[in-house]
Amino acid sequence: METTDRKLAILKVVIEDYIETATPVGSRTVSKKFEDGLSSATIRNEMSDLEEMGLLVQPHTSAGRVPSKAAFRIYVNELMQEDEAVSDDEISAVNSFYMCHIGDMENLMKSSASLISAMTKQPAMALVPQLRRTTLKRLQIIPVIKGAALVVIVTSTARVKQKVIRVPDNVGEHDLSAISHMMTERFRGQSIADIDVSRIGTPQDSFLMDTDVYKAIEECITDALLLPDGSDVVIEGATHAFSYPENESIEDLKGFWSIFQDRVRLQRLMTEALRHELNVKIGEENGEEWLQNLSVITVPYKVHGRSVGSVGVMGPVRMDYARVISSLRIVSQNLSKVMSLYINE
Amino acid sequence: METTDRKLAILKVVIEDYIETATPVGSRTVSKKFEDGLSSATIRNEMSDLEEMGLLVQPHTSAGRVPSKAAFRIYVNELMQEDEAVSDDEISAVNSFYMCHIGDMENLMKSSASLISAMTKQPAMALVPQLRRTTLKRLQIIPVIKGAALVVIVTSTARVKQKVIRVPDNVGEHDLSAISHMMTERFRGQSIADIDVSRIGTPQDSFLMDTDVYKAIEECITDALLLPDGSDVVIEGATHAFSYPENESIEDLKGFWSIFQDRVRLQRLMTEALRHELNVKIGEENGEEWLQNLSVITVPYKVHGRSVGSVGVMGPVRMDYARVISSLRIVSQNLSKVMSLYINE
DNA sequence: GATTAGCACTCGATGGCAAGGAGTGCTAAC
DNA sequence: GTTAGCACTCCTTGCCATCGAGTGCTAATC
Repeated sequence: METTDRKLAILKVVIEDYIETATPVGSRTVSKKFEDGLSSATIRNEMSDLEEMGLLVQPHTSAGRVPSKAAFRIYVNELMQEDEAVSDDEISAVNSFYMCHIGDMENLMKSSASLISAMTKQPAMALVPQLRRTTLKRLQIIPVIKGAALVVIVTSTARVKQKVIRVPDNVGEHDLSAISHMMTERFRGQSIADIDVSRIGTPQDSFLMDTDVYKAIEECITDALLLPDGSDVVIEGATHAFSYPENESIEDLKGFWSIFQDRVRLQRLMTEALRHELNVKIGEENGEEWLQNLSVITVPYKVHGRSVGSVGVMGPVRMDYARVISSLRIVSQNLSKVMSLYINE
Repeated sequence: METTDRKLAILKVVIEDYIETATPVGSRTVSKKFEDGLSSATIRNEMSDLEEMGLLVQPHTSAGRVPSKAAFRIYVNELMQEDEAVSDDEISAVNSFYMCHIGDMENLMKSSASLISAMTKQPAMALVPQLRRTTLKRLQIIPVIKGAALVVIVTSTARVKQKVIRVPDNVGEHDLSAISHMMTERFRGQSIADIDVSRIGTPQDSFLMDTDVYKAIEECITDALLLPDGSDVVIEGATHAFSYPENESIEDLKGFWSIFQDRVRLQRLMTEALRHELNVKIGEENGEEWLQNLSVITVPYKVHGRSVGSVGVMGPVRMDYARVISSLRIVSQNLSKVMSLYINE
């Protein structure tokens, strides 16, 4: 059976009503919303066809119809209108936010996720820039208490990472300051992946020989910047999950929650998003059974033309795709602009 | 009516069964659990008396009985046995954790809250030390990108706070380093509350005159260390709230969640806890209507004999008080010990 | 006099059943 | 091709009977 224009128009109305109400849509409802004066009976016939084509599903005989995942796919590809999904006021509000933003990378990502979450009323995620050539900009070791010091690392991508390390008691503040200086001088501009703390020149003072301190610093660098430990993904607005009408039981909610806490998985998901301009994965399309009933939408942001990170939204299959995609695009554009100032790769 | 020993013994059984099952307890259940061979009829008479005394409540005529909040009060004061609520294995596991712990203050608090949460299966909180004489130990300004720098503050209490500030473009890395040095020298050992950045001596170079930078640094210090913004309280294990059988509807859960997200209130709550060795607030005793149906238990930890911070648990009135209190005590003891090494006030 | 067996009673939970209604599919007329 | 009309489906709601856990009371027992 072919998909006539009218069928698609009806499908669009059904989907949009369903997005709004989260309940099965009946033929009379569609008939009323339909611009051309078509009777409910006609709509019924068409809807029956659409069901045969696998685009609509009836929960039971006498209920209305619900769009299938395939229908959402068509909606996203062909039917939805992105323009005007987000008002001009909102757009300029977002733009001006980024105009006056100041902060480090983590902060910027957090704000971006917050913005998206507020715009879409969904939990939002953001992936910190994944740069092949992240270089060390500065390394500073600050004494905290006797026996422990804080290593603060600033990268060329404006990320700040910190970690507490153990230092021998005989290493004083001055020594740490000297080490900081030396290391910064020695490794500044080098790719993080290439830094090999043990390859530093022969140290003069005995404390510089202390392999424990070196090991700790090296581990710190690795830990902080290389391992995909989920710390590269930022999540905001997870509480929106409480408001989904489709989350009827506490079990559902718990399930969603546990998925949403698995940062390593989310990070992987967000990293895959770098390949395309727009990724809309509806239900099974995610390929993983833990995402069967969820949709994930991600949009990368770019620095000097290359996708380095992404922003995204995760939620029920029934979501306002037009609005979500528009919101992500707007934030991504702003992020790309701001980021290009931060990073020169 | 007087509370005979037998009445109290029965009350204890009822409460402990209710803590375990979260369902009303019937006379037969008590009769079976009761060491002396008392028939259910006798228990019934006694339970009827206990109800008259306001210690038991019947949800409806033909249900069992549920302990009132007053009953939990008596249970906590007189009936419960703290010893053996936590096994020796667990205790030594906690002890050894603290033995090999390394990290800054925030980290230590987080771990402590995590531990408590794991032991009690409840959401747990920890209050970072509130010291009257928190002094500055070190202030370091690290350039992040052009126009922005990171202020890292280390206090005498081993807390690390950071904030990004805007700096004029003409201020370079070397300048920031100089400012850091100067400020650290000038303010080291001073109480945070007393630091007045504007009172610094006449600076030689023009950039040091830049009031914007000064203002930003001052604001940073204030923000980071003085405002009770809720950042002094650490929360872990909030997801345990999903498992409460008393949270039947999503609304309940949402309510609990929103309370638990209000860090400022929690911080206030945890600060009040410093006054007593053990605080058990059951329902209305909290004084605030938002905590009507919740219990909050807090135990302070001490440094050199003075209570400086606290750890606590928030949950439904029906909770295993003996276990929770024991767990808090154990963590508090360890925390006091470790903390005394960190802080010399 | 305290304890207990026995029994009637209460009341929520459960399940079946009928009424109501939203929505459909089909047919016949336009 | 469209639509009015109508029978049909099946979920929802409310009602009622049944069941059972648990109680309170009374009378018998220790």
